[in-house]
Amino acid sequence: MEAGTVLDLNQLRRSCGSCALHELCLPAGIDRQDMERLDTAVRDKRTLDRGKLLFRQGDAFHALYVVRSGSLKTYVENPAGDAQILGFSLPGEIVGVDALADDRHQCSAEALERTSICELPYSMMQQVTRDVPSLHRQLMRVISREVVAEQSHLVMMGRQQAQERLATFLRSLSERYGRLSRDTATLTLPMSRYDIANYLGLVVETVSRLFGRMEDAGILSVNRKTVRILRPDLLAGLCGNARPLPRGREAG
Amino acid sequence: MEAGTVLDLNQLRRSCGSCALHELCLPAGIDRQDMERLDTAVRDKRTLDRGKLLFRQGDAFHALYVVRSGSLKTYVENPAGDAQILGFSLPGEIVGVDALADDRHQCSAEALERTSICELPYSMMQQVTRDVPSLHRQLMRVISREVVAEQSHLVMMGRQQAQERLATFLRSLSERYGRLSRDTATLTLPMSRYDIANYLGLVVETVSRLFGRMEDAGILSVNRKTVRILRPDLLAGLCGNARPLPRGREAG
DNA sequence: CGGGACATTGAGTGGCATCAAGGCGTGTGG
DNA sequence: CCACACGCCTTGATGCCACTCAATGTCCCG
Repeated sequence: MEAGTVLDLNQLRRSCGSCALHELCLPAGIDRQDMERLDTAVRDKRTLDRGKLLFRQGDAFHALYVVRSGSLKTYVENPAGDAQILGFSLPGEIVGVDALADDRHQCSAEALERTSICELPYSMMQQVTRDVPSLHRQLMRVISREVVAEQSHLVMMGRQQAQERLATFLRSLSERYGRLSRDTATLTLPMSRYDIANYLGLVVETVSRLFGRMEDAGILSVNRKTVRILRPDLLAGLCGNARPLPRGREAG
Repeated sequence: MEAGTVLDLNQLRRSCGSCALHELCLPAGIDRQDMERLDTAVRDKRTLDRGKLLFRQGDAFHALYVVRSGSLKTYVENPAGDAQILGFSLPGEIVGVDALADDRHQCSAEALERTSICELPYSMMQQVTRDVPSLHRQLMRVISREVVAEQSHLVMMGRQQAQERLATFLRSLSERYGRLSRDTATLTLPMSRYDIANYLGLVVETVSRLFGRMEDAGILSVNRKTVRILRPDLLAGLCGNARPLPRGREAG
């Protein structure tokens, strides 16, 4: 249960060393002494209800954030008012690095469900990275990983067809679930079909149809928020330049 | 002339303090003392001929680079062999930050013309960022800017039509030319139509047709590599959700 | 002057968006 | 507990934008 997970995490001491996720957000190169100094810099965590904003595009930069439980979407809005979702953030993943460029958030971050957040205030960050060289290196690593993730998103948007995009999205999500020691075959999607479509540069009808076709092909079993990956091998095949799956039901 | 520009730069002392571009690649927060320490870390610059690679996807990370003159394209290749161009790098812009994530380049960088490069070796970088806190902050700023640039690219790929993409691309290029104190109305495109199309997630024929329509509409004058922006106001209008320009010649 | 890469132009097609209608699940109030 | 409404999702029909295929034009370089 979701509430159970949140409670467990709440019971953890408020400390990076004892955080179940510290290997995710700080994978390497931090020794015990450095860890203690980081602990003192991380502020009380916050909890956001579904739909609540962690920060808004244009806000002054105050802190970097790490998701502890739950999930976020980050998106930019253009003057005309429509949005592009840049990514979804799962536990252990960092949010807010776009604001380091000019001390102002370039995107908004919204909770997709009840979500718990770690906060590393800016002022503390400066001091910590000065005192703890290994953390500095680690932080650059994490930010660079952000760059690489966006590059993959770009490749998807630029070169892949709708079917490949959805397959790639599901595979990526499954892989990230694996890193969280969750079942990689049973995805519980915290985001709506509209969000998925937007993230993939498609419309919701297209996503819905593609789910249907993948189900007909025996690759997935789809039920609302729950997607079961029945044939990971076939799903992987759809990420390349495979032929589109047939449209009509019972056509295979 | 291009050759002249390169020669002028070659004659500069090999020092960040005297580099005409240091305000671009190191915009703020570096005092004289720090600058001198940085100087000693920046290795002799390299020169690449058109088509030569600065680094290749998968290469071990050795250094970050800044373009001094000329230009680069960065791109990723998928197993199937086709590429997605991630961006074009003009003088003063940094290249290679994607490799900080796991010490291996995630994309390739290729010279679009004869190009001169500054090199900040990895070993030096570690030492310098340790000794020079302001440079550390500055480096994070530059990397974050990379993140923001990719976000804009993503918005373009996800939500904009072909015509808006090309208009946005030309405006962005014009703005960057301005920062280099070049004429913002006369763009000399170092990249091919294929490269532009690929970057925008289109095919070359579409780009060619769009150039034609914008010329017919009196917005541009296009001659091979030379694009003159005659009506910046109308070009800006095309970046939003404007109606497509008419197809036939003499239709306005 | 000829070859080849790059660029333009035209005709036809297809994938995805758009428009429209209906199903399903959830929450709310009576 | 049920009725209702609303949001989310699915499914179908149609149209259009950009891709594909093909041919010609243009520049550059040997």
